Amino acid sequence: MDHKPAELDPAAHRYVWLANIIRDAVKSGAFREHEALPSERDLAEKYNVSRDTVRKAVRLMRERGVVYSDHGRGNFVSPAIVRGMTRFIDSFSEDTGKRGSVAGQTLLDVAPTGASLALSGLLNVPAGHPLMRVKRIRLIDDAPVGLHDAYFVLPRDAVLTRAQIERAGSLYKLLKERFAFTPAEAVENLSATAAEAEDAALLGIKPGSPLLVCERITLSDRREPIEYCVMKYVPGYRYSTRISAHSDAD
Amino acid sequence: MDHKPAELDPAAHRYVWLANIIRDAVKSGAFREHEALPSERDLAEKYNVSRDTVRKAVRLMRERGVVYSDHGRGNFVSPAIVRGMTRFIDSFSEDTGKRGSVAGQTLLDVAPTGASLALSGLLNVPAGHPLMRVKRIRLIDDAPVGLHDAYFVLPRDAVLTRAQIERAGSLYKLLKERFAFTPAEAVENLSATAAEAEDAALLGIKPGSPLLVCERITLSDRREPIEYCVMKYVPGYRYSTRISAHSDAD
DNA sequence: TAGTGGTCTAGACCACTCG
DNA sequence: GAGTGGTCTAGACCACTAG
Repeated sequence: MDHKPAELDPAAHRYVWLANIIRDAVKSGAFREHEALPSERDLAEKYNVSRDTVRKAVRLMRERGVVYSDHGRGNFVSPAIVRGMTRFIDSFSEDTGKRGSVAGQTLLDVAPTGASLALSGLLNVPAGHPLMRVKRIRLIDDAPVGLHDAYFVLPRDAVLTRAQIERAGSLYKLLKERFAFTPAEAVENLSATAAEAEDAALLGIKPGSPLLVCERITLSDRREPIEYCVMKYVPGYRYSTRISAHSDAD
Repeated sequence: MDHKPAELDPAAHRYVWLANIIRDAVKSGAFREHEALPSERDLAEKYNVSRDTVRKAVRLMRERGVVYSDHGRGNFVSPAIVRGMTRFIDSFSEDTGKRGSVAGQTLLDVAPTGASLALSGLLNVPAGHPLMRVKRIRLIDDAPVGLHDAYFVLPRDAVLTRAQIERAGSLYKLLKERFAFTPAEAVENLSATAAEAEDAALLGIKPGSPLLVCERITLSDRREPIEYCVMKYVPGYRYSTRISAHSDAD
């Protein structure tokens, strides 16, 4: 990660800066669970920002699970159980930002290929469109925990050989630099299945063992499909999510 | 659902009202995929609102997956594949708002109980604290697809008998009315497991068959745990999520 | 009634994109 | 350079909560 030294960089957007200040205060234990933050008007005065900027900061912290708001009462510190569950985004960023440099994976296959009929429908490209297939095993403490089978969409006239990939070192850096591979959003679909012979052999488990299956379609910043990936995980592996009930007055 | 007749109620908050107008325009096909919306300044003028209100409406539509924004370029209509994936919230609201009145479930057990050591930790109550256990089978087209085993937190001095519950008809209505049961957020944890004998019998599958396991802790509007639920689903059942990569300048 | 968060306004400037 | 979304300001009023 390209971590800046100063987390409280005042040059950043002021609401992000303020949100980080308060987040760190909460993290350091300056507030008890369910304790009220200073009012938004007080915070605005204290930090010399407008109340609207305070509200943006509060909204950000709410999305991070750090605080919750009660109309007419105040903003309150979420209990640790909720604060700890901000992993809901990590499962994605870990697999996008950090991946490629992740310790704990074995590459099984990296090769250019063409879109099958099924993949062309999922990825919204014509059949035969150039794709890059990446198949690998994910390891935790050197033990296999999951299989990834990914297909990346390449530009129509793209040429990408295995040799180029091996020369580049990191596939994801290569994709980002050459093809502006910029994941912005993803749709995931989870279910359970029984391990087939090949999967079982790779994961070191018995055929028929239960597996957690996670299918993912990744979208670019312009919301075009750029990756389809099937991930199969052994029991014990856990996938966490946080969902909120914002009923938007439909 | 308590659906109001007028979706475009101008008495609602103006940004919600505006968001619904645009959402309906998109739904009706007035825009092509990836087509730009009018600029925020134009929308503000056209609908006689401030630009900030337009921005609130755009943000809401972005969260709904209806549009995406590109700095310096405009706001654009998301492709149908993304718009269709707004199910990410439905999996929750279907199980909270609609549940109890859901066609397709068989109640196995409804009974007051006390918190075990494990449950007391998860639900942040002392051991022995009164809980309500609800165990049931979920059906789709009369075929069993999943098992739910839920524990609800009751007030310290609550007394709730099975007779009361059966008299009330809907358990969830009863919980809401008597104990202000107001789910606001939930943390879910997914994994795979093999069906045990009892589960297999209830679901009509073979022991050892793979099951999708979803554990959930539901939090009230004040972010106190109010429910713990384990759900086990047969293969074929799918759980969908949408995740975004908002990297908040950590 | 006083204090809180939620909405709304009307402006300003910045950061980005594209012809 | 013109146009766009993103941020920020300084106010106003509304809706809700509590003593």
